[in-house]
Amino acid sequence: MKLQFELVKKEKNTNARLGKIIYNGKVYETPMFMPVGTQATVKTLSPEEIKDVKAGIILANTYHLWLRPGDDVIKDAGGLHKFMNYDGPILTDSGGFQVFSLAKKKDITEEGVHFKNQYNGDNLLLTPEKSILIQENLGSDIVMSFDECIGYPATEDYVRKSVERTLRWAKRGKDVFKGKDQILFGIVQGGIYPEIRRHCAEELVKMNFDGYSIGGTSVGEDKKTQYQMVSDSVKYLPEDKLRYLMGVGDPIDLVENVIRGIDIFDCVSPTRLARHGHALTKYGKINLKNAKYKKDFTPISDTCDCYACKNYTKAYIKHLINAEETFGARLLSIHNIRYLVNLMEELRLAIKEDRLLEYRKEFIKNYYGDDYEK
RNA sequence: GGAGGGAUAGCGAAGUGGUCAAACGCGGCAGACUGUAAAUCUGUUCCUUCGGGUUCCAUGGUUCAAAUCCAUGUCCCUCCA
Repeated sequence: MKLQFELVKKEKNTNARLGKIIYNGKVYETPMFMPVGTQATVKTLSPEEIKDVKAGIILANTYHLWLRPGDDVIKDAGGLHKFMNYDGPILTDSGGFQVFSLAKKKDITEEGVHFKNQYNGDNLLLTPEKSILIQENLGSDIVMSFDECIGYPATEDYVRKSVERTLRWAKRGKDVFKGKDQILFGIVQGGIYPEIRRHCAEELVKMNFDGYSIGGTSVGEDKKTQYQMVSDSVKYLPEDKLRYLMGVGDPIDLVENVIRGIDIFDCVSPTRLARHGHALTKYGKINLKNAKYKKDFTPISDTCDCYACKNYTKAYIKHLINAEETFGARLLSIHNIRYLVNLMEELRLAIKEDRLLEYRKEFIKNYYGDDYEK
């Protein structure tokens, strides 16, 4: 059965929404944060730990799984859920981000994107149709259209041409998408140009996707610009469909973009920051590598209910990170994902109570102290 | 007792007359990270009142100039007895 979305409530003072995703007999509330598991694993966490931190949907990546182990392997395994032993919803990115992140190693044509296989040097061509086919083989629940994630800055002329192509790609992908037990999202691009974003959104809506993503943000632009890009995209999207802001996960960005009407987010930052020794807290990001935590025998957060905070001290986790013990990265990944999932819980509560703007003010005061520049 | 080899910054280790306050690695101290080519990358790491000052086991010497050459001493390692 396909994943379903229902809009539950709109916040009184902002564009924020409360919704629910129904999947496999379970209900997941939105707005929601989705941890990233590019290679069919949320780095360092077991599926049980993903559930323990109360994460719902997780991401996997078309490009990376296509190259290794191969979508045929995962298809033969019975699909991603079985392969990685995760029975929650899975969203797959189309490979569109790799068009951006592997910029030096690709060549974009109308047909698709030429890459070089990083493992054996083979020439690869990823097309919109191929991306959909791979995602069908992977058996994810939410499928992304193949797009070009445009970097920043980019000229208006380039963005316009790229978006037209991304729209053609979206149509091509949709035409081959079978839609059996899967739903398909279109991706709004358009760089920093409001009219192009509008055009892209409107054209995608005409194609009637199951949900809409906003792409091309958090690629180097400042925060104010990012929020504007989101606003310039969201307002043309239908209210009864999921809205996914791709790749965004800085805590303040989650708050600001929930306010602008986003339902789901994903980001590598909680797990990457964890592996690099950082912990997210109500009072800002802390670097456990810093000498001042050497004898700090208190948990990362007194109020956090995660496994790391309930059982371990900063000093211990610092020691593990310094000693390059993998358990440290695991504990911090658990904590950081739990922090973002919990932030979303708080945001949902604030939406229910129509006090999101007050929540935002309080969040900024705690997270940034007096340093935050509006 | 004899014969060799060695001692360089917190550690390991280059350097063997000037371009050496001394490569590089580790460790230390910081910073970055937003649809993961990222358990990665960057900066910094003798002292300084930023003019400069004091270094390469110790002392003495050669030289315009010494971590680098010579002498003596101290300590360490290897082999032979």
